[in-house]
Amino acid sequence: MATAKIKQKVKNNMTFDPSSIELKWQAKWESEGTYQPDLDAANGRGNLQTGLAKKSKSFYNLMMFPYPSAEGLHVGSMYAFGGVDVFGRFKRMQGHQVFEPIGLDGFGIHSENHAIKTNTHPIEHAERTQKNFYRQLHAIGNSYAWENKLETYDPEYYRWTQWLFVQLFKSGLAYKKYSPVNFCPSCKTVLSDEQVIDGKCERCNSVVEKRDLEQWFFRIAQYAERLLGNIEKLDWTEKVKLAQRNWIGKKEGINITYQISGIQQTVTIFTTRPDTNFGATFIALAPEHDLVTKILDGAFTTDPQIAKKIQIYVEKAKSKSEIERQAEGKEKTGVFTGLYATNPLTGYQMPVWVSDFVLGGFGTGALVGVPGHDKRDFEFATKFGLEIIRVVVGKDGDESSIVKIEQVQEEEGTMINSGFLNGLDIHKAIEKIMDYIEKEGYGRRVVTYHLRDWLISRQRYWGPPIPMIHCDACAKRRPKVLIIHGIAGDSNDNWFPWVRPLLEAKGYEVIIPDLPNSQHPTLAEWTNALSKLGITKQDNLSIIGHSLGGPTAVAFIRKNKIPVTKLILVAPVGKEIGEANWEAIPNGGYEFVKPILQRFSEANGYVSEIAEIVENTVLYLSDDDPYIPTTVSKSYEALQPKVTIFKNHGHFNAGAGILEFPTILNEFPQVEEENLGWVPVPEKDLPVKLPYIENFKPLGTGKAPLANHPEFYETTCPRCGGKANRETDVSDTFLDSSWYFLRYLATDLKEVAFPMPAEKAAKLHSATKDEIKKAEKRRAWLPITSYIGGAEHSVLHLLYSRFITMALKDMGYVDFEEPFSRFYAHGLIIKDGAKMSKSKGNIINPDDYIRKYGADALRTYLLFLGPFNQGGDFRDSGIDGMSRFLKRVWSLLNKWQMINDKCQMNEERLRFMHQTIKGVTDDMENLRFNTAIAKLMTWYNFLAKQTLISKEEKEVYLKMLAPFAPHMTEELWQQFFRNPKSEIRNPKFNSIHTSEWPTYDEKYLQVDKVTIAVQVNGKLRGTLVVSVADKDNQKLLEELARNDEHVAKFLSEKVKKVILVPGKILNFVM
RNA sequence: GCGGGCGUGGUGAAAUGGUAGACACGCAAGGUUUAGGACCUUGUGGCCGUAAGGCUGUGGGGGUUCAAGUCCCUUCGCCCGCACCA
Repeated sequence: MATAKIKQKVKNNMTFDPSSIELKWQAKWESEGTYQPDLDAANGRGNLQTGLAKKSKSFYNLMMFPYPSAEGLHVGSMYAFGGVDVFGRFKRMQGHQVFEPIGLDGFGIHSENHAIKTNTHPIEHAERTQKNFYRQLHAIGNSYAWENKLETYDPEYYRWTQWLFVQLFKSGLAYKKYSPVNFCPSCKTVLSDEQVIDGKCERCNSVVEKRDLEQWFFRIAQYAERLLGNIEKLDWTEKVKLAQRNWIGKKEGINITYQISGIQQTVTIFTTRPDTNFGATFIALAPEHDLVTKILDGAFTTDPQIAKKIQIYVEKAKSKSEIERQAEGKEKTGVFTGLYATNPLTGYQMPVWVSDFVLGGFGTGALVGVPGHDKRDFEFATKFGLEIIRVVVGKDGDESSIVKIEQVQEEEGTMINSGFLNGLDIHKAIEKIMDYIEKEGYGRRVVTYHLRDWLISRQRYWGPPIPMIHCDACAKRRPKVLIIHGIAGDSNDNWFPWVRPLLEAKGYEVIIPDLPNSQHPTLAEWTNALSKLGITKQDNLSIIGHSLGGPTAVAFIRKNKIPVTKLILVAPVGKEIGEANWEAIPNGGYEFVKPILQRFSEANGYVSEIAEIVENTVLYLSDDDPYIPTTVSKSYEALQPKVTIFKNHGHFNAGAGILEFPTILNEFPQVEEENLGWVPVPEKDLPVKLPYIENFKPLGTGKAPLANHPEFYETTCPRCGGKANRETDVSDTFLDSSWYFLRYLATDLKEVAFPMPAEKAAKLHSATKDEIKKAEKRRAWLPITSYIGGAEHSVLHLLYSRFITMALKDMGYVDFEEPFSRFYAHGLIIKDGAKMSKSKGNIINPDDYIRKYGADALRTYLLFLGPFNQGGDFRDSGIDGMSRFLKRVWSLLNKWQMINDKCQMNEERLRFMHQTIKGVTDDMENLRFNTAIAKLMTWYNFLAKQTLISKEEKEVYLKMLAPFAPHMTEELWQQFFRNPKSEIRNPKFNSIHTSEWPTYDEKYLQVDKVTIAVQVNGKLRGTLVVSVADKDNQKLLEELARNDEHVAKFLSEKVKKVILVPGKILNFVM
């Protein structure tokens, strides 16, 4: 009896009980800051290739942050996060400084819909889910830098989301415009093109409608070419790169303009196949096409019967949703307009039709029909009895006229019936006809993209209010550009006459005064003259000051206290003038200029006074300016200017041959008519807080819930102080997540958005010196070293993030174009062969499994399922097995009596260990977690057979298992490899997770015997075990093989040849 | 329709062109235990055979090669992305 009790006691002691140790270590790691890197001590940029050679490199290990749903953390997220964490832990043990942050993407329609469904207010919903998510995220034992967590709905976060919006607006990348947009009748909001899947809402699956609404857009389409070009350079999952390429959808073709017969009107179409133009027999217009509108407006006389028909058709088409238009599928419909267009190549009179199979949003919204070589055109032509002409002969050699759809020839081929193109293959024909069309002036080569501008506004409640204010009074004023000339100058000098019409074309009002007494001016005289121009504080003013116009601008701004959006100083006079080359000055030189400069030098003292009201300063200098040295930038330091030094631009004047100055135009974005009157909320007033309102539910009227709250939207214009209204739409969730990876690095910096150059941070409203310093230092963590997430974000999140980063690069906030050097798409966890969903009732709650098996078993099990990019099917029996494995490891390494310093490892054991180190390290590096675990299991099976286990084996084993099972290995590590006394000497906690990853030694990998497979005609007939020295000895091996009975049986006299693969195969060929 | 990926035991899966099925799950037999979602041993692709061993085998067909799960062609099936994109 007594023995049984003792046995029981020993057993209990040895049983692995996860729940008792997991919380303990999680708390310890957090209190010790085990996973909290010193962000200000970044040590060079991380790189996946550095490995062990370069230690302590900062490694930004990013995973896609989750949106917190009511159901709690999905086991699929746990899988993804677990894999990323294992990689991060591995990198940390390899000596990297790993930064692994986490947060919640809790703003947006998805979270709001959850709240509506559960009948809770989104704010309460967020509070509840946040608590639950953070609890779960702790429970899985990932090595998060908890101090840097963030939530997108936190005002401290969305303050900067709004700031980002304002920056885009100021750079001309945001505009508000009426256009046909996707509207989800169930979510009661607009959606971006990317959020419409098969004509249905990505979130709720409702059929999406088209509505004409005024919406905010970001000019992502302007970045199409760069977004496309950079894809080449990215170390990303190929699949995702392809999805992005397809989404950007670059197409090279030609716009051809056709004359409409009998009236003064043309129609332009886009085509990628101009080679088939000799076979063009009709034109089809989208119902939205301008020409159709003109017909309906009665712009030219048409048969009233026809006009009526068109009207009915167009109205019907517009009322159809995208999906209905597609559902009607192949059955083409259309109405003839009564008009004909002339094909300039053939003189053919092509009837002009209206049809809804033509997409308004693609190309020019019109197409030229070539029914012989496009199936859709063929269907249309046969339905309405239009002529079909063959112009290409394909591989099949069929030259007959095309009467069946199977004959429609869309592929490679040779031209016929096409005049000067006859006999050419289609590619050569395309080039030739394009050259011809351009030469004759019928058209021009163009590039089109599928990518549309990013629709950013949402008529919902749960998002960051768009930080814009609309002022009716300001809407009546155009932004002004005041150009101030220099000494002896006037409004017709230099490049001023050149730039005036160009700026006007961009929508600016340009003022170039002729200043008095320009040969011998005084500062006061000029400042007074400018003050009489009637420019007020309400004007959205930019100033270009050339030469002496520079200090004049400063004095003018100071005197009138007029806020300036952009101050562009071109070779401005400053204090540093003494270093100039005075010999070069004509008309008496220095003696003439000196008194004038003295009179203007007063303005030098004003520079710092105007810094507050000048938003942006740009300084253009030239390396060969005879009067203004490049050191003049010191005079304007207080304005934190962006300095550009040109080559050979002299004094930027006519004398230096500068009569045109294109660079300066880049400083002035096109003024959107719709944007007039929109004033961004000043930085100091951010965030525009989302107020708590009772009725937060979407209205469905095309307006957001905040539009019912005058106490929110009624405000004053920041520019003119008059009555104005706030924008009541909120921004798209994807804006929140398009920059979160930047914010993680600055969650403790209240007044700085993210790491950025010191001069940029200094421009922020009230950043402290310390924050500016940190912002500058932390840039070393960027761009992200490794990003791992779901492939479902291939086009949405990843494309938007790339765009935002590119825009920030152009604004000078970051110094890289691509945020994610490497992106890896993990697989999905399914259950019983199907995606987990609430409706199927097959949702796995990680909590249950952590409670039952522990986080270690769940983590390891999920990663053992299969390759990390493939995901897997979750099965209870599988996790059972993993739990048993960990328990076996636990009891093996927990047996005190087996751990022995004196245990001598023989060659075999050393080889096994070093081989495992090699294999596991390699697998980890390539995210092959399943095979890494398998190798650890194999080694366990080997160790379990030994009577004693060496300390080294245990240490190495625990270390390699540590990324997978962090709690259990920490417990064993602390038990065995930590002298209890050492705690007194060294109070520092030495976690296994900051210990060094084991390395292997080649010398232990050497084997003395190899097994060689003996084949006869490629079939295995036996094996030979020989010493390594003999692995190349074909003669010996052949002899040994022939002496093997089994092998000999299969060998005849006529062996043709024998192939030896040293160390592997000996193959007899007969 | 276009583009991409994948098809290997009862299951999840391994395999730089070189001994297919490592490692697990499951199952079977045996042992151990008061009991066990525990532990240990052995076996486990299929067919034939008591066994030794043989034949066969990576969706189907063909090819390249001394040698193919792996490379090429073709075909079938499944999954994902895009889609009346001119």
